[in-house]
Amino acid sequence: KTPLKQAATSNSVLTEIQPDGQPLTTPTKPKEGLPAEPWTPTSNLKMLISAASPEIRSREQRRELLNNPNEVLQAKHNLQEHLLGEEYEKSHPSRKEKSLGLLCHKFLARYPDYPSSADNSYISLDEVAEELKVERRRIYDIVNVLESLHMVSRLAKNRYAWHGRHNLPKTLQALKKVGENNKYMQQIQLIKRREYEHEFDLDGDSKEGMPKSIVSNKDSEMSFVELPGMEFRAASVNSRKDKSLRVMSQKFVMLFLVSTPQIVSLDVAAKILIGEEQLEDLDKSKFKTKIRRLYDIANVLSSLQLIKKVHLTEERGRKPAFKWMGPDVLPNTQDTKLETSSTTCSQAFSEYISPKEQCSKNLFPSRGKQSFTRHPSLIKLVKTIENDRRKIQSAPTSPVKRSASTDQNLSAFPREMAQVPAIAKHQLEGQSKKEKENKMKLSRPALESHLPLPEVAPRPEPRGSTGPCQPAALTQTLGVCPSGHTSVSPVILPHPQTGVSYAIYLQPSQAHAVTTYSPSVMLQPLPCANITGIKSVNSKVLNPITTEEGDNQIATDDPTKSVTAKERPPTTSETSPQRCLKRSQALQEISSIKRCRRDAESLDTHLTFFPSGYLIPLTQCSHGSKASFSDKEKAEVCPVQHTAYGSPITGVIPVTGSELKAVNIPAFHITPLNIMLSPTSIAAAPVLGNSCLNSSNTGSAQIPSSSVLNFTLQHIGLIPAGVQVPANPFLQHMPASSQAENIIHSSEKMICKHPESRNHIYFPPFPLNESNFLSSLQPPVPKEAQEPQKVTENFFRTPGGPNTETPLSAKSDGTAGTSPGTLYIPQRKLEVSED
DNA sequence: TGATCCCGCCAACGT
DNA sequence: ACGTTGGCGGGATCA
Repeated sequence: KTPLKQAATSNSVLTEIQPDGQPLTTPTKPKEGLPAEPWTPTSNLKMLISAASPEIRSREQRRELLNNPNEVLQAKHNLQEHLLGEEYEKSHPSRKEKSLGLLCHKFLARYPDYPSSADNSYISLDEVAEELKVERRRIYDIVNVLESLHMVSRLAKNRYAWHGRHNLPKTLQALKKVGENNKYMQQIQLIKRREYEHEFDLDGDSKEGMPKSIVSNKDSEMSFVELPGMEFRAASVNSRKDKSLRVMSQKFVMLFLVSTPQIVSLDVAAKILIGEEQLEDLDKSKFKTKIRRLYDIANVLSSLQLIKKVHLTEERGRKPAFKWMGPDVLPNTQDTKLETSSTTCSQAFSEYISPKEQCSKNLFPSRGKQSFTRHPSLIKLVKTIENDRRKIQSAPTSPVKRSASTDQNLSAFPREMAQVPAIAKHQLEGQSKKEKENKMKLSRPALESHLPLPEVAPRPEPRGSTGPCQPAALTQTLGVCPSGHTSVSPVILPHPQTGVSYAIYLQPSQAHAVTTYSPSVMLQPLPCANITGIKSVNSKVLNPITTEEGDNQIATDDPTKSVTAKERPPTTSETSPQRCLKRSQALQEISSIKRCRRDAESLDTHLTFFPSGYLIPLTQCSHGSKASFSDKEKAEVCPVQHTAYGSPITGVIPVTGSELKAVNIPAFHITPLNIMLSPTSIAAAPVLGNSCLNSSNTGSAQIPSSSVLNFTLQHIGLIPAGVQVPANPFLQHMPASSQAENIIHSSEKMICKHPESRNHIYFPPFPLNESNFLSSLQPPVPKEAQEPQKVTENFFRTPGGPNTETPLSAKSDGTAGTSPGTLYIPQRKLEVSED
């Protein structure tokens, strides 16, 4: 079969049954000579050029291109070069040229990342397929995952609306929440553990019953999780829900957002997605298929620069995996720095799905996991509504297609890129320009000087650079005590190393609650990221010395890092010290803790952590009322909409919010998605936004005040009125996001990108004052630059111990002295390497 | 080899 | 009945 294809590609007429007998490159319906296809100049050229060593050449070219941060102009410039390179490449229609990834790039290039509400970009599958010269089928693959991210939405048959990345933040937030609710983190852990066990003891996992129970729970949840909330919409579109690429895509993304080192290996993802990887009844073929799908998804996500391929090197060998490169998903805003445009767009977006969304939400209590999920009739109803809307919307716009394409020319970069011949993906990846471009649009004054670096935008960078800082993963620490998971009252655990203590809330009813979804929700309310981030901050603050050491060590440990740092803009160096929580430090203090934490996590999924000083008894949470929640909701939305004015607490709220939701209103109809996209909230946003703005501005010019915090908390019902919560690093930081627009935007971005805290929020040094606050905003080293090419993460390393030290390793005795009931993760060396 | 993943058959849908 | 979507997995490529 394939051979035939190739023949076709090679332009030979032998091709299959091409009715038309057209000398097409693709069996599809393309026609050559299409003016729109500069990058596929091709078949002819290919033919002409036989080929020497096209591949090599092309690659080299690619490299070059990659290296230099291509600018729009450059891209254009390159175009020509490419044509040549193209020719070469064409000679050998490498499979890569047809890769989904490349295709996706082309696809994305046609639309602006952040389309203004003005340009109504519509996507016509036919059109696109034709222009890109691919079968429609392929387009579906792309569109499907884009849909999962709400970057596009289906308007009607053959017709999609392009939303760009405007919704990304919200979507990601939603996904993260769902992911948390699904306890993906634990699941991942569990799977890993199992794999590990397998590695060593052939007899398999029967060891302790411990895992079993957890497993079962998870599984049960898993099976229902398929439609966390967002899927709803998608699912309704076509009932092939379950296995839908869309759903898979979302889940996949969730895994990243939830997992601590934001790295997910394919096999783990596949297992989780399959749901029941319970007994090793891993259907080989099923698994395989899943993996295949994941590749498809991964390709698209990679094109979106949300993830990037890496390899995990374990004892077992290399495992394909992907690392999250997208924006860190904070409970609140972030990334959506496009105030106005974003707002408008999001509104449009909400307009588009919200009705249905909301409707469905109301009809089906978000979680709807069990039984009733969505009754057909209801779905119908919802659908109807949606359809009506569609009709209304699509009708008038339909003819616009052309305009859209035309418009493309207008819109700077992206389009241009589109013109670029099939270039190496990598090069295209440089598309971060788009991001940059956008940034530019958003007047971002203040930090401009600092921000020149595009780090803001998730983007691949100079390959060669090695990250100075440790992978976020290592930084993560958490003082947790696995013991007594059933206690009801919070336990404050002093963190020996950092001196920071944590309050752990153990939910009483946990045990049985596991099965019930609502309770589970609160189990992992706090995203690791936050926790980590907090911790890091604290440690930094409290033990500046340690930090410094860390720095030094880092420098020492990783010469490359220092080098990289130099390469980086000056600004970087300044911040580097505080910014980087060193590996060494992390390793030591963390390892043990981490291990502990893991155990705790997997063991007792009901642990909730709060930084000390910010204890929130569950009981109090429980009095959150629907009303209050809605407020909260608004609050949450606010920041998103108005990037600039997030309420300081936003960061916190979401967490608590979910808890509240979970605790008080099990069947609460507000699902994560709802929260973020619901029209109501959005509508309210503006208003709230103002208030937020006022409060933050008023409260403290630049620095968030605890009063604001308190206010919010009270408002939300987290704390009773009158009670004052002292400002603490965590909260205090959050406000940062609500700083002056520009500053904030930049800072947030930076924060998000902070290499060390990639997976967490980057908290500026504790004693926050205006001056240091600002300094803390300094742009972190470009993510890429910092990211080590090869990182060895010893997740389970014991304090100070070398990789070899394996106290907990099950290797030796299978059980590794783990007490029954304790879920342990064997130590193992993980190496993350880029491709 | 194993990792990737293109390709396109064909079923589930929509109209 | 036909066109649109999109599971699925064989088997070619790539590394």
